[in-house]
Amino acid sequence: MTDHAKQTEASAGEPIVLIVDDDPSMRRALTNLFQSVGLKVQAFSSAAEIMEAKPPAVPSCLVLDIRLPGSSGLDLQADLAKANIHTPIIFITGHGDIPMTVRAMKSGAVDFLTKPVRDQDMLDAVQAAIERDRKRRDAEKSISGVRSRFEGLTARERDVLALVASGLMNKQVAAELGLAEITVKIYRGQIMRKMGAKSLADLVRMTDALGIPRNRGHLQT
Amino acid sequence: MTDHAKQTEASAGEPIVLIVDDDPSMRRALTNLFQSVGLKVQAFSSAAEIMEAKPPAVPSCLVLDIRLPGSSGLDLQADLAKANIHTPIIFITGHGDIPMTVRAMKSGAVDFLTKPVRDQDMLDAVQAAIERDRKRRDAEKSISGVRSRFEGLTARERDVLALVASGLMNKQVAAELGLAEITVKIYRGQIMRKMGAKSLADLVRMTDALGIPRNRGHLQT
DNA sequence: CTACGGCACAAACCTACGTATAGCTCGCAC
DNA sequence: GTGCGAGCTATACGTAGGTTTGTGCCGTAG
Repeated sequence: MTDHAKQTEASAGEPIVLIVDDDPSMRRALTNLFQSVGLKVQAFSSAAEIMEAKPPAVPSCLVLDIRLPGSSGLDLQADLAKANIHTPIIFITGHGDIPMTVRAMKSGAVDFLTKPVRDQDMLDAVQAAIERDRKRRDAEKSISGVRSRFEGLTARERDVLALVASGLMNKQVAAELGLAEITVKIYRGQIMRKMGAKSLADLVRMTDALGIPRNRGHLQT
Repeated sequence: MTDHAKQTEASAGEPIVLIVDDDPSMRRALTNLFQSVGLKVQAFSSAAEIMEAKPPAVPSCLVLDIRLPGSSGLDLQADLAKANIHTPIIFITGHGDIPMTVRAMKSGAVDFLTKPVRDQDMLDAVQAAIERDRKRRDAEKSISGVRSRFEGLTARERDVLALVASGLMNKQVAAELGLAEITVKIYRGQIMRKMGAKSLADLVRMTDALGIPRNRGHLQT
């Protein structure tokens, strides 16, 4: 098996590190550091610049100076969150303070390093961040297929799905929706086919992954 | 309905704030602050002292000076984690640094406040921490019943449960375990009774909550 | 020894599930 | 209008799920 095959089967190859720093010498130093361990790098000099770029399609992380021209690193973090971009962020700072650190960590930063940054610390942080992003992407991918199949269901099929996944019997679903039992059975079969579920257990897990509310069926104490 | 009834129905009443600080005046000030908003308080002067006390049975949080006699606050945090005590921790510090902050937050601290601490900041942090603990306790409680019922299953019943929850048909389970189909059916019925599951959907969710590995049945892309 | 619980199976029986075939109405697009 | 898909139902048939009753083996606790 080739390296390429191994990568696509996991979660798309060639991780990339995105750097945002207004100091050219810092950008160069970081770029060299990451390239020395075989990581791809893309460097930006401002928050605005990276917001215009399209989000990467491979596992990646952001290395971000907290003090940036214009908006601060924390603002960029908030903007990315609002844009639904969840690339893990590693902050570096020359003279940050504790409240700033707390805010960044609470907002999901993976690390917060102080200058001068030890090379090994940075590489460890990037390693962890990319691994986290890879996991997030894998999870995202595994439900995106389910979600798109769910979109392909008709309104009635979704009604039936919700009740069936709640653990109701066909006849109960029928009563709930004012249908004949046979109708429910037929929809149920269509649902299984459209969703690609090979068993009821599959279907239940899909609905849970999609966050579909349950009408009945609880885990009681 | 009485207040008491309302509390027990949610997740046990009267939250409590645990304070660990070697400075008596600080303990007094924090105690007064929390009591002024109607919170129960218990104060300790050292890490060793609180480790001997039994963990509280109500939603609670820890307010912890990072510099303590003997072990540091971070050590106490690690010890509590090792002892499987997940009470949320709020650190306060007079002269902490950023690496210390990062380490504490990475280990799950909910906040990290610098002296002098603004009363409102402290109250907000405690409020959030207690809310988090309440949620954790609710989640814990909801699976503890399931877990104890699972303990009551025989070895064979657990084998069958794992395969049934994977979505296998009775005959497939039987083949997998080298049993007759009728035997699987009987175990299956016993499992449903013992686990208190009213439907297969229930059972699937219970096994997922318990983290029981699946032999077959995946959400494919 | 005896009692008990876990494990395993069988016959009989009933209910629930699932599909195929066929037919109906309604609304919408061409 | 004609065709199409969604929605709904019916008859019929086969398979899967589930319980009851009864049998037997084994190991262990009393």
